[in-house]
Amino acid sequence: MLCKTAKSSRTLTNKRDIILDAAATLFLKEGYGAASINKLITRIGGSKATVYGYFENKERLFAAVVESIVDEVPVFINDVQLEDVEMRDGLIAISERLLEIATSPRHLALARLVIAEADKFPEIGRIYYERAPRHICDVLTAFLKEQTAKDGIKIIRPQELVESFTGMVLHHQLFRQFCLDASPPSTTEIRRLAVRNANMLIAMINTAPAGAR
Amino acid sequence: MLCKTAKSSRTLTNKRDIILDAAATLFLKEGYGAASINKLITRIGGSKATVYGYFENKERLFAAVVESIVDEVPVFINDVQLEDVEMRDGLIAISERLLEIATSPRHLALARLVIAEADKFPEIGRIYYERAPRHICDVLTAFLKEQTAKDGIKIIRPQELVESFTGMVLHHQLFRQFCLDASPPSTTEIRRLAVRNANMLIAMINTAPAGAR
DNA sequence: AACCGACTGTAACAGGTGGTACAGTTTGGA
DNA sequence: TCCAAACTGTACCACCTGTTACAGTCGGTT
Repeated sequence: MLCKTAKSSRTLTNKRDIILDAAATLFLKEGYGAASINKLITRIGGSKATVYGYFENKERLFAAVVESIVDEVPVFINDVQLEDVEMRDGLIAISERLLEIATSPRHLALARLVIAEADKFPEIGRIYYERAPRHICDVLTAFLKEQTAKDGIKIIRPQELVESFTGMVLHHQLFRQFCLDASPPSTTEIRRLAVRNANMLIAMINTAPAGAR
Repeated sequence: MLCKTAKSSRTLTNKRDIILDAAATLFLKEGYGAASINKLITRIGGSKATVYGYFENKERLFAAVVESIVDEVPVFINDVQLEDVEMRDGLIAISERLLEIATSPRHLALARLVIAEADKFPEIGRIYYERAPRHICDVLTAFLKEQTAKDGIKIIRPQELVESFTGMVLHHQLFRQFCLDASPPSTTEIRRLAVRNANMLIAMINTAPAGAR
């Protein structure tokens, strides 16, 4: 299950976490520029001085927020069960997870935020890239290599293949949500998309014309 | 060829166009929030009153800018030659164009801008979606239907297939540029990617397991 | 010469920004 | 009971925002 916040399951007591949590909500909703420290403290009460006691800058606070959210991704991806699993089922399972997290309002808003600000804060772009898309591709690549090795198939440029795969799973769905404020796909729709895309990838691997594997 | 601005080939004389052009540069570079009318007029000289004579709002100016840039997309896509062309060559040609425009700094910055602001200005998101990704998918779908009809192949859900295709062509490349400020691919790299992806699509169509065509 | 429309420069408006300073209050532990 | 640390409220700083108003200045057409 995807929960709204990493820590929303129990009430936050630590002041730093309260600030971080509220700042996350605010930044995700309004973007970096429009979110202000004043708005932040009117939401949680207390004073600016407290905020600046924990975070030296608006920028640092922002970085801490992004990092805390993006860290949910590897956690969520890593606990998908991949042992003693057929290739097709594994691909489906990973695709489902990928779709679920990437299309969730929270992580969609994070992507929006990172894309918008990565040119001003390169650090944030790097952290996001490595822990979200890169990490997912690495997991997929490892799984794919392991599975194809069983059958004695060797894929050329497996990493590139996997990048194409995640693109075909996510790309248009994300743009529809970004641009049209479309709803995230339902669980059954996610299932359908995952199966479809897994089938297509397998078709590509088995056919393998020039350069495809 | 991709030129930097729609009108940069000849010097702009019309004041409205000068404002629009400078505003485009400014918004693309700084984003909606950080771009200000003051910055705009210090770049082009003149006075705020002139700007507000042509555009009633910052928001309207922004919309006009986005619309003027996004309109370059269909123009650029539509003039790819698709008559008396093999399927593979057609797919390659379209993919090349798609990659060229979508990864160009100008249109990458536009995408960044639209993604960042679409939730605050839904109109802009809609216009972008229809004239860029939607239009490209429509062109591709039409071409694919026409080509497969020749061979008596019937693709199920061709639109969805095409959306997957554009995703596999673009997605990861765009995220690399968004997050890591990576350079756009070179012409030869674009060629390689286009060929590879066209081959993969054809492989998918020819294999066609459950749901793939 | 007279006129007009397009343009400019400057100033003002109310309101918001990130960030700091400081005096005062609450809290929890010894 | 005392103390220190954490927190709060308020006021302040310099600066920037979008937007309007207004008086003035050009270039070109009748």
